[in-house]
Amino acid sequence: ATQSTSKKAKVSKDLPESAVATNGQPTNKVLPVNISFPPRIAGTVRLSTWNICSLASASKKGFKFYVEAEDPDVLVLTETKVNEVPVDPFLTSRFPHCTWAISSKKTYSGTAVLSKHKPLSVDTKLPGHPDPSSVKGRIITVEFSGCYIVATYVTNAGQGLKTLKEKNVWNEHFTAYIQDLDKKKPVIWMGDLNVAPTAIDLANAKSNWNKTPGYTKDETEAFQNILNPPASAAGVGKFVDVWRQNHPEDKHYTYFSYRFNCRTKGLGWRLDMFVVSERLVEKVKMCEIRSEIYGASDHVPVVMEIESDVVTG
Amino acid sequence: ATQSTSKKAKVSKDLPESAVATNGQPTNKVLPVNISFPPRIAGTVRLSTWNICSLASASKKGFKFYVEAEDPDVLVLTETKVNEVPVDPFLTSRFPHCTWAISSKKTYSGTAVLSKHKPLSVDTKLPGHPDPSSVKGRIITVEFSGCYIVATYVTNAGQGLKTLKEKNVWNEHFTAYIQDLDKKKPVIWMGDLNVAPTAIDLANAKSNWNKTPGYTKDETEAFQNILNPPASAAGVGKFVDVWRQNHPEDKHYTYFSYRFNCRTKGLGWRLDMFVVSERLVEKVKMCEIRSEIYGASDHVPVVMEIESDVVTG
DNA sequence: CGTACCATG
DNA sequence: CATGTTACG
Repeated sequence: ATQSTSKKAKVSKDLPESAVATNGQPTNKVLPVNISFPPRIAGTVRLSTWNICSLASASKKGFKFYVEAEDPDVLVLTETKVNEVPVDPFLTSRFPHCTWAISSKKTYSGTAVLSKHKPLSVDTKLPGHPDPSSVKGRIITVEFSGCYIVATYVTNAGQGLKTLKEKNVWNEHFTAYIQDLDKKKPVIWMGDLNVAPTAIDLANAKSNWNKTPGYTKDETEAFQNILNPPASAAGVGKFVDVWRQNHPEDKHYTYFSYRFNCRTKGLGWRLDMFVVSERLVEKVKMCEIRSEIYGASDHVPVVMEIESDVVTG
Repeated sequence: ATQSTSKKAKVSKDLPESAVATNGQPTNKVLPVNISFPPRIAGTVRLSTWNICSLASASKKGFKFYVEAEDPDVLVLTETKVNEVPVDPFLTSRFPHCTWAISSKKTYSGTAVLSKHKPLSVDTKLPGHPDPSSVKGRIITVEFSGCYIVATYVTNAGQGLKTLKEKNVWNEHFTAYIQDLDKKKPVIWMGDLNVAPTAIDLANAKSNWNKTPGYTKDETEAFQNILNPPASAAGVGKFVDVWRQNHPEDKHYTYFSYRFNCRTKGLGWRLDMFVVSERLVEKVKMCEIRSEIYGASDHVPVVMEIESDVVTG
């Protein structure tokens, strides 16, 4: 029986108490230390994307155990909420090539691309967007010899859809941007895309349709227009939602709201994805949702393995 | 080992876990259930004042165990932080005559007088004050046949003494007010007076002098002017700081900041007091600081017993 | 440090 | 519900 009513969680940075004390079941609050995944398929690089809902918070809840176990070649983090480039040697030694996009609002948004391989170029802007400051911290493009990786933390449409118009502006310019890149090199778009593409990508499609941010007509149509551009858009490449193509009927989600016990009830959304230029699809060897990694964040990571030459040339 | 990193303290409203589990030592976090005090002296009423630093919070940490053990006839609460009159039957059944002064700022300040005896009149204003809204929630005057009880939660002078001028305005009008009342009936001024009257009323007098709110020249002089009005103030009655008169050299405090482990280090302030019209002093039978009641708040209660007829006529 | 709030998701 | 502000003491 504790004698304290303090609100501070007493979780060690290195060894979360409940991760050590785990009985083998996921705690849903802190990641266990003993995670393991199959080794990567020969000849591939492994990419992972994870919305971590504050790096500071996730770090206290087992963030590093996932990273160690997954050991991705490229790790995209969204909603980092960092205000400056972190100096954590755990990250910098593992990923020599780090790019942190940081919002102008304090502890808000934030995207990172952490890579073992050196990119040819890095960019954190969205060309043509009328309000660059609103884009800050939401997009990073890294160029490799065989592809562009575009990492995004896409705007949330907001309570009462009050920022849906702003999101539509993002979608308009982002669509043009990714289509433009695709004309130069194949593109891997990954991150928190903040849209459930179709009814099977969220638990309560009917009740949320056109009401809840992430599943409105505007957002889903914008997404479909990237996958399958309208006939009017001549010469524009198609894209593929990799996990969905590999798992046509599965209902696995990447996000469970902390509210209403959504995780326990299975009320989730698939918002975190890999969307790749159609001509890359044949090179994808694996794509999975890491459902067991719930606890350090309200999102779980998604991982994809693709032939090495796409990244390393 | 807990599996949760939730910040919500899991303390039952009725039986705080650590209060039940106590080993006999004060927990400094939650009050034990088994508190007891000597019965009141025959022929007296018992008055208690307690800054509870949010009634909602204190209620989760054993507030009622103190009230039950002390069983005061009049209980003054300061810094209640309530936004509306509480409907708690524990309070209303014990104290049929409740007055709640509530601030205009949400969950800020707040004073209450809870009484077993019916007052002849009740007032929550400070006459003549130029900014009545800043006074809201800081003062209650209840009239009994033999006295006025004035309960106050006096303004804090603020970090960097930024609200000292405002406090001086309060002190100017409050002094005139209490002196005026004293001409009609003797006065019991009680509450969080938010001043350490002299060097022995705080742990680090030297380092705090004229820097820290509560121990500046302006505040201490204003307080002394109430105890002993200057010769120029003809016909104005004197007042007595009861606890200090009864304990001329004791260093007991009523407030220990939550910061810097002040309670453990004994770094406290005596800010909560009974100050009575000089002609009432002979009727005071007891006045004590309840040092053992640390935990539900960063202040402890102060209690005084006075001949019943002062209140009940 | 602890109790509140508000914004965001 | 959880992560961050901010104000206040």
